[in-house]
Amino acid sequence: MDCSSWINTSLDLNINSHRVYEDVLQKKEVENNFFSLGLRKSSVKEESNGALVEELKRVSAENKKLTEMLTEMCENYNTLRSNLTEYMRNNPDNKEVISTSKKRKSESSNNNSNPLGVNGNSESSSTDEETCKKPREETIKAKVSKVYHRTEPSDISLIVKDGYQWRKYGQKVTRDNPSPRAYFKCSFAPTCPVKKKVQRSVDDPSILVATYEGEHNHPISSQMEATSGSNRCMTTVSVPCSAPTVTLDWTKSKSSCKESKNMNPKIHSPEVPQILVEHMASSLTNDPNFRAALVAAISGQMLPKN
DNA sequence: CGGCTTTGACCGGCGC
DNA sequence: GCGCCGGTCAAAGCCG
Repeated sequence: MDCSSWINTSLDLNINSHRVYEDVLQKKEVENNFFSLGLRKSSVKEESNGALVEELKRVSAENKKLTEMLTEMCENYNTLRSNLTEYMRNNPDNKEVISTSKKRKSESSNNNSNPLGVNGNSESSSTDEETCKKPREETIKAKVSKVYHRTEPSDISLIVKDGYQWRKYGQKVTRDNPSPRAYFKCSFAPTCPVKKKVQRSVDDPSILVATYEGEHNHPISSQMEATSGSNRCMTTVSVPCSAPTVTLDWTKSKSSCKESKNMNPKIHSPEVPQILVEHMASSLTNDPNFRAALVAAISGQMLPKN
């Protein structure tokens, strides 16, 4: 995975595009010169050329903005990555398998040390201390992942649409969070072992934190439902059991690049496994659709609209 | 009537 | 051993 590769590609694209338009501009200038030398240009042609030049200037400015955006994105990525690297250096042994039975202990200790407690991080993040103390490999091998749903503040339901069919089997108010936690089992397939816990974030009640345990042994029941939540923005961070939980608040990502420095990715847990970020970046980098969309977006900004 | 939700009871792990 | 706590069970109620 190499962020710079696609960034470079994009930049190359920009540069090339610049060149294309500069070529066009030069041709026009040559053409103008030719006309000015030999023939009298018509005023109509002058106007259209002037308009083209203006358009070129505008497009160049937009292109410059896009370039800056890309640069800033890359900078943000590098910052995140350096933080990760630093974290990984400080916490080299962070591959421990968590145990649900140790959760409580972890939570109570985390509540003291990390009053933020957003999204119940304490559930999936284990302190270095405890991971060193009590490794229990045989406990939960099931994949644990978290999904963050941004909901309307008025939406008090604990329903997270993820495309699967769930049956609620319990609800509990936990100690560290005044909002109740709902327990779901996958009811699409009787043999599906997946469980889900849904609870509102302590810090931001508009965010639903869904914790998935296990993996579905059946196809998604409704792919459409997964993306149909109009008022919800879902971010999935698939965490291999013990990895610290990350919240990437993409709901703000559509904002301008100026905001992107303030915009998160909101990392509720200060530590993010590098491999996770790399995986995410790799997914984007290798996704031809993403590239195509990026190229389309850039070229759509640059090409003159008819 | 079947499936789902609600909710109090129960169970087991953990700390003291 | 006891109390606390999270997780689960299961009866009752609701709804289409």
